[in-house]
Amino acid sequence: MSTVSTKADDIAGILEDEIVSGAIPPGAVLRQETLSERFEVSRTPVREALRRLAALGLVSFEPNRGVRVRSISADELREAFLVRAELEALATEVATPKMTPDDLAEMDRIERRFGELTLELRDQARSGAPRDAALFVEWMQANYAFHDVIYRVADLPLVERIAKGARRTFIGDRAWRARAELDELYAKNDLQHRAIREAISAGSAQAARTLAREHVLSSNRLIEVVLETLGAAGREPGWGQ
Amino acid sequence: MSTVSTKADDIAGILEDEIVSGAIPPGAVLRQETLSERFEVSRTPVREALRRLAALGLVSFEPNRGVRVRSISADELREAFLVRAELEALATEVATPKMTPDDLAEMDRIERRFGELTLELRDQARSGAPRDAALFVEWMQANYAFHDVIYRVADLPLVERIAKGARRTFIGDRAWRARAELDELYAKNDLQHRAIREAISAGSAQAARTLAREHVLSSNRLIEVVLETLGAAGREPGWGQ
DNA sequence: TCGGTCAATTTTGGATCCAGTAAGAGGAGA
DNA sequence: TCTCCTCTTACTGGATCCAAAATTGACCGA
Repeated sequence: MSTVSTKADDIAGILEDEIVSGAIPPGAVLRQETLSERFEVSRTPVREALRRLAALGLVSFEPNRGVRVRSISADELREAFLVRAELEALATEVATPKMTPDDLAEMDRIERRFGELTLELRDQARSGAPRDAALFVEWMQANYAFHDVIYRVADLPLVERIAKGARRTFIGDRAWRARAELDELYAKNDLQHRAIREAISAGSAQAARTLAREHVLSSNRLIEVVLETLGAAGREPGWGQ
Repeated sequence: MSTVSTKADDIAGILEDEIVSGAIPPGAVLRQETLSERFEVSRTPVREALRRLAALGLVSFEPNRGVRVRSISADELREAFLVRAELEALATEVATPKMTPDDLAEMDRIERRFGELTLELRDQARSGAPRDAALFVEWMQANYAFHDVIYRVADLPLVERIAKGARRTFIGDRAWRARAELDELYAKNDLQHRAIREAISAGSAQAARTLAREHVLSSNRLIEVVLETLGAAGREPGWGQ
């Protein structure tokens, strides 16, 4: 397996991660020259990488002006949740009859870890301690890991790609960390995961489907919280920056 | 409204159309030099265009070897149908309460035209005459137009973009035209359109949703027919061509 | 005849160079 | 002081040039 890759691909991958994680904030202007210096390449591969990001919808091109990291509107965020809900429901339905005992065991393992992290987060929040970013990231990863098992078993690469693309519109964890009232959601998430797992275990594809859909849609309240923080921080620097 | 655009964007758009329509067949190798001669530009914008097509999943890059138009596998085609079914269902559900009398009138108009074209196609097929490509294309466009009304009213740009992306995996109309036994589907399509329209008209979002989903999924038989023809024609030229 | 090695050719990936456009600074006139 | 105009500057889009990788094909030996 040759691990050949072009610089354009490498750069696109790195920038993609940074945009998704929020390290590069929405609205930021990406200068070709700056990037080429940073990655120590010429502007050519940088531009190709930017084209890819544009096709993925992460940045927008303004001819002769530059590229800017797309900021997400309230409507887009809501829509991304809708798409994820439908596709996760589909993936869960398809995955249910294909689950092996090993898969279920893996889900249990991840769920157990997820439950622990959830408790830790709640305790922290209740004690009024400042939120631990590393802990939060770990919690988030465990959350995604749970869903990733389903995607893997469902074996629907297109669905997986689209759903994960919609996932990224969270714009990192900045918004998540912003408000204390999200804590309730931790417990809810945990309970929903268990319900999904049980439905899968029972072999009820339709129930699992419905639960998965509701699981994503129930983030409605979360969406509104996220939107508040986005609204507060959502000013865009002009082109001349 | 300045219609500024970069050559890379223009080229990407043209190539996209040609790949989607099947004018450039799956498996074809795209040479940068050839394309740059054809569009009378240097290889730079060509490469940027190819990067975009790669991000859209239309072509695949092999480092230091070139790009090739991705051919669709049986699994991918099936999956694309699944995705379309879920997202069209969602769009239909969302659109139902937003439909104005004008929108419904437009659906009726399109449906009427679609019904006429359906009859023409059936008559042609029964008379044993060779299939009329232009007529078929028109029928196809009317079919899409019906769904496009729903997308427009639903006002979910992300859903629309993804669903239309999945739509394109049909690889043009070549496969559709291949088999006479598709004729039944014409009538079925027509009936399903009417049912969806009536459910929307009655304001039953859930019924409309279910009908839209089944409408797409019922193409299952079609999928199999398409797969046969793809299987027969699905040989890939090697790199050295 | 078949398989393997090595040079020639093709083609890609990346760097550099040039032209055109947009933003911004500064000056002239009202 | 405000507005308009011009000139400068910075940056993008595209063209050309160069190096590296892959394919081709000839040559050689078994």
